[in-house]
Amino acid sequence: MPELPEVETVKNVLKEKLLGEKILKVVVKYKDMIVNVSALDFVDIIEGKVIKDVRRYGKWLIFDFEDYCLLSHLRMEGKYFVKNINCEINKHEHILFYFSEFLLSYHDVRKFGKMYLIKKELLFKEKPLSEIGVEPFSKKFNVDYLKNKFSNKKIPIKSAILDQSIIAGIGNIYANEILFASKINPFKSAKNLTLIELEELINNSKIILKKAILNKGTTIRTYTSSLGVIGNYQNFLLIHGKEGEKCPNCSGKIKKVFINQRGTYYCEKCQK
DNA sequence: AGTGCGACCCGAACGC
DNA sequence: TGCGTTCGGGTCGCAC
Repeated sequence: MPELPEVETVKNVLKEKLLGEKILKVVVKYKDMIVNVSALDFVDIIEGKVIKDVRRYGKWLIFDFEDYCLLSHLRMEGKYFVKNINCEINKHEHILFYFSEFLLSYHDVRKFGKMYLIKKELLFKEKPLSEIGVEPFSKKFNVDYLKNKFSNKKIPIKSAILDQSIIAGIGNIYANEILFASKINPFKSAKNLTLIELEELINNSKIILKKAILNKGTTIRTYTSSLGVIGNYQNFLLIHGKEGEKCPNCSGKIKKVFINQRGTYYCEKCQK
């Protein structure tokens, strides 16, 4: 699922469901999913703890306990499901959290997702969150910030806005959409963007991500969505996944190329 | 220090 | 129908 709007949606539903609930039992079926502690410690630390809050930072989900934070990254296909305790578990469900009345299961076909357990006071001082840049809705996400961050970046702007250490939460779909809305060529070197272009980039990021959140994110490629929430923003995509179709702006043909092995959709005429 | 590319995984879609 | 190949909403680690 996961870029900022999809993770925000998952966070909202999880928060509603989990706030104040106690985790009675944890089962780890795929140990490599947990990065910074052993599966044994993971289970030991979490069992018996109450969920105090559920938050999002960039594409990271944060489950707050009294003393620790559980960080969860969905990567490409991670999903959460709330199920009955006696429900059958399939082979793609890798971590199970049992509550008194229900089961929260982490499902990930490609096993790309990662979890960390971090002491609360170190949340933003340790990896992974110590490496993450500003949130697009933060006041810190401004022209000066980007100008500074991009000053030594010769890489294509498409790659630069996917760099999580610069901006938190933008992924491939929204990168394509934001650059199209901003009329910026995805190949243009990040350091060469004009002030006007940086301003456009910032404004369109906020507009597009906000609208995507209102629509509960984008659901493509996968049929089952996290927690049964079907996003609707795929109906508003203007450029992503539209190779060969007409540009909604100039009616030219939409091109698909690869930049750093990621599918990149753009209109040559509108994005010079 | 910045950059590019393979690796991590798996299933669906596609091509022959 | 069957088999091999390619692709993907993400990030890390390694080599230059």
